Amino acid sequence: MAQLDTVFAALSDPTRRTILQMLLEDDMAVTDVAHPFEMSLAAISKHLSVLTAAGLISQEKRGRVKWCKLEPDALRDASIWMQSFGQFEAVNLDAFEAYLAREFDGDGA
Amino acid sequence: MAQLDTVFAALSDPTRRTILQMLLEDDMAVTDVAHPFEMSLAAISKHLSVLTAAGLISQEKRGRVKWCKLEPDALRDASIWMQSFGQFEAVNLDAFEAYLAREFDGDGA
DNA sequence: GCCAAATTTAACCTTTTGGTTGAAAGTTTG
DNA sequence: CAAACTTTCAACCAAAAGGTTAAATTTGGC
Repeated sequence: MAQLDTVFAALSDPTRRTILQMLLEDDMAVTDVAHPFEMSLAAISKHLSVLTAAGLISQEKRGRVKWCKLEPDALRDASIWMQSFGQFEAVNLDAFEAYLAREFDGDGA
Repeated sequence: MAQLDTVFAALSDPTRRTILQMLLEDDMAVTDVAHPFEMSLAAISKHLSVLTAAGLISQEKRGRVKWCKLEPDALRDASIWMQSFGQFEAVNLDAFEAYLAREFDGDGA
């Protein structure tokens, strides 16, 4: 499935994963998405294009501001694909929270 | 988390995903992995290196044959990361089987 | 010891990726 | 209208990805 290519490729970049996590909290304007990163606005704009092409986010222009919105549906196929290696035990919530904490520390933000 | 980079990048290539699915059935020698693909052995060898670097497979040399083995543990972190977008409903098994059928048709095999 | 088999390495090529800067385009507001 | 703001586009660059072919390496069998 071609969509898996773009979804996994989009997820392989830490900047883009961080963006997705930021959007988990709320929709954001492009400038605000860019703010925490030490990178040009144009670079962030490209990352957002990649995420949009993969279907992981959508962008809607209202006035001069383009709002970015998480579209978790695209993750479903990828998630389903992973389930085919079904020997993962159910997610341990404690481990998961510790994991998220680590992710937010170590990453691009 | 750096490991996520390599795992997702490894999964973004359809040849590598097909290889993982082949290894789901049984361990395989490099030559046998390469057989269904219209691609040089050297190219497959590189793909296997990528999968090994990502921790998705392991390779053990016995005699002159190197055996490839699925290592689903590495998928766990990626799977956990996806759970952070927890709004996925539980996997529908029928949809999943239809999905697998499509994947095996359309892909590199 | 020599030949064949299994796999990797090396050198190379083309395309993609991720970044830069600067200009352009569309929108709002003074 | 003009100036300011938000975002993208264009041109460019370096590095990485994915492939090739040919040579090298390691091992097994006669």
